[in-house]
Amino acid sequence: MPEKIYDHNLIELQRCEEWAASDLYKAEENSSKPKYYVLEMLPYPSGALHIGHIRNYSIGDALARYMWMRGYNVLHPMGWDAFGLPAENAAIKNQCPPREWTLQNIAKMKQTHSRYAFSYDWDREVTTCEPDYYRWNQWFFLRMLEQGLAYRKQALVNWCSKCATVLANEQVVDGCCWRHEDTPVEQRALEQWFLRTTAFADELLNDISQLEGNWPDRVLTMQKNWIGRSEGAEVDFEVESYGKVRVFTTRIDTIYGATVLILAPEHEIVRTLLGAEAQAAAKKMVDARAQQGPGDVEKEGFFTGLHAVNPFSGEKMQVWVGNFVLMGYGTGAVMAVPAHDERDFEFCRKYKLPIVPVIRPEDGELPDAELMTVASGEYGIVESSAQYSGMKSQDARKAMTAYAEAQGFGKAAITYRLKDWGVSRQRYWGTPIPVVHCPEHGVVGVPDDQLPVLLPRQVELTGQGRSPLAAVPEFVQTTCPKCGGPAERETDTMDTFVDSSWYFYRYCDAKNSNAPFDPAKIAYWFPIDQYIGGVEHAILHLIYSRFWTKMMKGLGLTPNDEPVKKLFTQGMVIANGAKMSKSKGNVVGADSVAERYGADTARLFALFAAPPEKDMDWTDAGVEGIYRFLGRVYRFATRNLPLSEVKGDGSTDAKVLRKLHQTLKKITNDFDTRWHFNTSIAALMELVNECYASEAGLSSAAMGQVIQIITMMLAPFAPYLAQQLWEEVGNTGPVLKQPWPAADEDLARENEVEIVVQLNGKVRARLVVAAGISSAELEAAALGDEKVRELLEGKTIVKVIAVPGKLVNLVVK
RNA sequence: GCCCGGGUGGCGAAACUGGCAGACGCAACGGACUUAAAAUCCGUAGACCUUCAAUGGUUGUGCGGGUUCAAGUCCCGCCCCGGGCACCA
Repeated sequence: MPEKIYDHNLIELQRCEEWAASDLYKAEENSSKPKYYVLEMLPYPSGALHIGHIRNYSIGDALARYMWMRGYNVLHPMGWDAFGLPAENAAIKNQCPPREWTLQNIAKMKQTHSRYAFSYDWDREVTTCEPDYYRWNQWFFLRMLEQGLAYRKQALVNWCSKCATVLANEQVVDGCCWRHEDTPVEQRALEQWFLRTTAFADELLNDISQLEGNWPDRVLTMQKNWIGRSEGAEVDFEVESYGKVRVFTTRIDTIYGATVLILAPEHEIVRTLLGAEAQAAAKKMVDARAQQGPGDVEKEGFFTGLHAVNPFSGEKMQVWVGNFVLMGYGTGAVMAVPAHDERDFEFCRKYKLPIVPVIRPEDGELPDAELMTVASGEYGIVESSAQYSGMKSQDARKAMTAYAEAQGFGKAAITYRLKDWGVSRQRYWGTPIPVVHCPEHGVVGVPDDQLPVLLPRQVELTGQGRSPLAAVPEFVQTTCPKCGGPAERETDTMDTFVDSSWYFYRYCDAKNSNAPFDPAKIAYWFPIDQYIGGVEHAILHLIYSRFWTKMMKGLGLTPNDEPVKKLFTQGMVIANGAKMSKSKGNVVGADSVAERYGADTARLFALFAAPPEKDMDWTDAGVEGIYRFLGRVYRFATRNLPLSEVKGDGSTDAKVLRKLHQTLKKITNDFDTRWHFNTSIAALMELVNECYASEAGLSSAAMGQVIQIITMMLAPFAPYLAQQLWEEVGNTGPVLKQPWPAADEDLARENEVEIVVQLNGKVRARLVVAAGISSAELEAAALGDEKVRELLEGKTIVKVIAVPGKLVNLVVK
């Protein structure tokens, strides 16, 4: 029974081919087993997997394999988020058509996937850039169009005057075009498509309660903030020679302190009522906002020359335009209450506009406008406010809102920070929006039976001009589905977040050519039991996905409110101390690691180096350590096979089996509760260390049990080695389909425990006692111990704390 | 500015419910094997002090207080690092 040297190529390469050709990982339809849907976020096919991907997939794969062994019908699919800008950019650079570039990348990455033996059911693969997928994007879009959930409106886009094209947000670098660093982007208004996410704002917010406990709190908090519901009132201010201007405020109780009406630079009044000079100034503000990144921006504004009337006080107030007033929130106009709002205060002080305090603290005086250095935003008692004076803020809010409503110049209102989802992209590599513009009938949806609207293959991509599709006459020129007359196709394509908003439904029925999926299949597989991905998708992808599910529920396609039952967000991978990035050139590729150390080592290290939710540092030395560990396991097993040749006298059986079953208990618990696989693997290492130390005394029977259970415990983490050992022992078939072993409590039980004896909290002695004795017995044992008696000489015991299994603390004087 | 995380040896980390701080791994050092090296196996190891030595002692989880028989863990006040949001009226 000579030991065998661990050679990852020998163990992995052939098996990799076998598994790729097998149907080992197929999910069953119509199974009697309980289902488990585990999902990792689908990658963008950039061309190569790196260790960040490997970490993500190793977590999901370990879980999938564990659940298989627990007897579940596991659905574990994978696909490609294949539309998007990089393909288009690559095309412009290398003259390679986006589709070709993308499919080549997918082929390469799929090969790496199979090298790593991730347990995906590739029969369900989804590639979002293929017509059999994106036609359903179009189908959904048409449903939303019918329901008024998809609509068009004017919206601003980033525009580079040199490229004469629309830029995506990620193509804007420091406020300038990514290809013309000296050319600041401008904002241009274009007619664009939107999805009415705000129609579900309340549901998206309220249903967060269904996710609590199963999604990370910080993700839920981020989503709540993103939705940003706030309650207040809308109030009309009469503006001379214009009419009513509506504002939204959460502090109607301060309205007697409103001294200025401030409009967003995009406000209608600016366009319709003001002169060229004012319009130019407003335009400058809009462009400046696009160019400035986040950070403190100096407040700017100008007087419009117009005046408004405060509907409560009847006071005349100036109307200004301010760069800090957002058109996209509320009504695009605010009543400025400088005494009680920090931003208004800053603005009014800068432009020497009046400041009128109207709220005093419950136990204080009304602040003096002359002496104020900061606004006070607190609630308090309303003063200088006619009949409302003396009321508490909260009561005044109600009373004033009611009055405004009764008088017909206002009402209670709720505003969200969440905006409708702009899905138009003036890009080529995305799903064509399936509508036609007819001179007669306006916007007409393409009939379902004409889907998909195919993305033309032959398109010249220059990065210049309007949407690339607009330059393809065969695409643009069509007929109106209603009247048959000449018409033009929409040339915008969809945001790629559309693709990823529902791809996980398609996995359940990936080949359906009559519908996006069969609702019966969804009803079986959904919700996703465990979704795993990067926290960077905490907001957009996960809100859009939730929105999509709610929209689908409205269509009767799914019974669920929420698509994802449990969410896990894993940490980033740092490579040898530095954040991995292409520009730094320190991206650790999955292929090279597999070649050098094998997939098992890479996977195990990805799980060992840190708990999965935290950032981890990938170090070459650390990987070596894992490789050594796998070698230790393999050598130990092989030199003790066949078991018939193991001649140990059994003297260490109890000790090793105790450790074995304790380890099994721990790992089972880690899977079922906290996923700290780093400690699971550390426990396996401890076990193997114990095996080495006690090897000679192990009987053949115990050895068999040890090797068998170690093999099973390794199976979710290191599938190649586990299968190899499984077969070396003499078993056949996949270890993956073996039942997960149950820990034997009797064998795991410690019969003796070491107890520390403390004097005033300091460890002074140790004693070994039988496990499970009561605290009274423990106390007696400690006081009876010779060393303890020595230590106690001349001292008085004040108090004794005895904690069974842990310690005895003697408080002495 | 606001909201989350986090700060433990030379390094990655562990300590799950307040109960022996540093499991496990990396790097380091010592030994065995070897002609030698690699590989492998065994061992040492927070810091400081004391002892020929076994050992014994002090100190130690970002800083300062507090609660407790007992604090990395709980409470109060700060400092630093990372992430998210950022004029949301």
